[in-house]
Amino acid sequence: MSAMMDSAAVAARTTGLTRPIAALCEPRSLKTHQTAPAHGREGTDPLLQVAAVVTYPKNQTIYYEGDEAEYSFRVLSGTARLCKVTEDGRRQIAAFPTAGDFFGWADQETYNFSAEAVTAVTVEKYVRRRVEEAMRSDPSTSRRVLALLSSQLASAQDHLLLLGRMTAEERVAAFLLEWAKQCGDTRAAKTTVELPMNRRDIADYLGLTIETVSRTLSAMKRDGLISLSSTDHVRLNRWAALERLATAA
Amino acid sequence: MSAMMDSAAVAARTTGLTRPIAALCEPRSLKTHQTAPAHGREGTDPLLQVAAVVTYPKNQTIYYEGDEAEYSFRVLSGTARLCKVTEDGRRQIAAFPTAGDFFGWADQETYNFSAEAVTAVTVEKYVRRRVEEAMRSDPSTSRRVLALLSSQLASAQDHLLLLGRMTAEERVAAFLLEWAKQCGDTRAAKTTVELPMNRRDIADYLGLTIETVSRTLSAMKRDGLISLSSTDHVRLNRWAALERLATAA
DNA sequence: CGCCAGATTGATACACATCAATTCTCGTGG
DNA sequence: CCACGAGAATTGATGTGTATCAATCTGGCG
Repeated sequence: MSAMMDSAAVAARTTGLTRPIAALCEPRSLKTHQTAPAHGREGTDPLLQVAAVVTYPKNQTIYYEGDEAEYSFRVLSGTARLCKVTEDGRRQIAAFPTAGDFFGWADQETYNFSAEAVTAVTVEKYVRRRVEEAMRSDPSTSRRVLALLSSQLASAQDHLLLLGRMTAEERVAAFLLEWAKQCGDTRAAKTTVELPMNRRDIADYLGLTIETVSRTLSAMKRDGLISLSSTDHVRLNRWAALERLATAA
Repeated sequence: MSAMMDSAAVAARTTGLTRPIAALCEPRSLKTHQTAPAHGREGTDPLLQVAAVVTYPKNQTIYYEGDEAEYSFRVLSGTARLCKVTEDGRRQIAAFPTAGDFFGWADQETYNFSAEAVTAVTVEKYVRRRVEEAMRSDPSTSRRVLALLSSQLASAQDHLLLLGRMTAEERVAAFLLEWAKQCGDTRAAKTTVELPMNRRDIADYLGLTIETVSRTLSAMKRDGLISLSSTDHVRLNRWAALERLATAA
C-alpha cells in the first residue's frame, strides 16, 4: 500500500469518475478491495456526480472536526484515522477506516471528528445532499447507510469497554486481533498482520502512551505470543491466548 | 431504593396503550390495536404490534447483550443504562438514555449491549421488523432513525475521548455538565442537577471506581465548584470552571 | 432505634505515565 | 556502497494518578 505514496506529495486529486449510488446499496459485504471502478466517465456535470474518487497522500487531513459536513466517504484502499485533539494536545483516535468502511456521516451540520490519511488513501467522496436525495427515492439506500452507521456505532461502543475497563495488555491484544480479523486473515494458526499506522497512532487509539504500547508488544514477544519481523509486521503465534486476553476472560 | 420495588416484584408491565409509529416519524400514523397486557419480557404478539408502551421497574433488565435484537426502544420517562460486563465482572456503561432517546437498534442479529432500567423507565417498544417496513414505505422514517443513530454515534465517539484521554476530575466535570444540559437546565448561573443513578453507575460510565468518583466530587465541593445538597442532587456553582475542566483546556 | 446498603474517607499498592537515554530504521547524498 | 542523520521505536529509571483494601459515616426504612 505504500507503492503509490511517493507520487502523492501532490495534494488530493479528484478524478472525473462518476460512481453510482449503488455502491452504497450493495447488499454484499463492502469489504472487498475494488480497484478502479468501471470507467463510466460520463459528463463532468457536478450535479450529475454522486461520488468522486479522491486520493489523499499520507498524513493529509481529509476534513477537520468542526468543518461543515458536506461530504461523506467510503474507503476504497488505504487506511484513514478519525481523531479528535484537545486544546492541550491530547489526542484520541476513534477508528481506522479501511477498505469498505464508511465515514464522515454526520447528521449535525459539522463533523465532530477529524479525518486524516494514515497511508495514502483512496476514497469515494459523496455529496451528502445527493445521498439524501437518493435515500428519499430509494429505500434500499437508506437501509445501506443505516447498516453502515449502526455497525460504526457498535464498534465505537465496543471500544468504550476497551478504553474504560481494559488493561494495557488486553488493549494491545484486542487491537492486534481486530486488525488481523479485518485484514481478512481468518484465524489461520499463525497470521502476520501488517500495521499501517505508527506507534503513536496505536497509542492514541488505545488510550495509552507510545512507551506502554512498545513495552507491551515487547513483553508479548518475550512471552512468545507474537513475533515482530519488522516494526510494522506482527505475527500472531498464539491466537487463543490473545483472544483470552482481548475478551478480558 | 426499595420504594417501588415491592409493587414491582412484578415484571415489566405492558399497558394497553397503542402508540403510532408516528412517534418516530411525525407525519404518518400506522395504527394497530393491541391490548393484551401480559407480563414478562414479551408475551404480546409482536406481529400486530408496532409500538407498545412498557414500563420496567428499577434495575430490571430490558434486554441482554446477545439477545436477538427484535425490538428497539424510545424512552418516554425515566433513565436506562446500556452496559456490557466482562467475564470477570468489569462493567462499562455506554450511555444513560433518557426521555426522547432511542436505543436498541442493531443492524446485526443481536444486541451488543445490555439495557437496564436505572430508575423505573417507560419506553415505547418497537418491533424492528415493523419499523423496517415503515422505512421502506416512508423515507422520512428512515431519516428519523438515521438522525437518532448518528447522534448516538457522535455521543459514543465523544465518550471515547473522555475514556481514553481525560483525568478523573475532567471526566466528572464533563459528566455533570452533560447531565445538566440534557436535563434542560440551561446554564442558569447555579443549577441543581438530579442524578438518578448511583455512584457505581457513574463510575462505570466514566471508567473510574466508586471511590475515585466520590473523592473527586468531594474535592470539587471543597473547592466550591459544586454543592451536594444530598447524595444525588448536585448544584453547579461555577459552570465556567467546570466547562474549562470538561473541555480539557 | 438500629439495621444495612450506599457513600465517604483513609492508607497503601501498582499500572501506567513521564522523563531520559540508547538503539533501530531507512532515506539521502557523498 | 557506506556513512550519516533524523525520526521512530525501544528500553530504563522514576513518578504519580487512580485502584485497591479497609474502615467509618450516612440516610432511608422496617
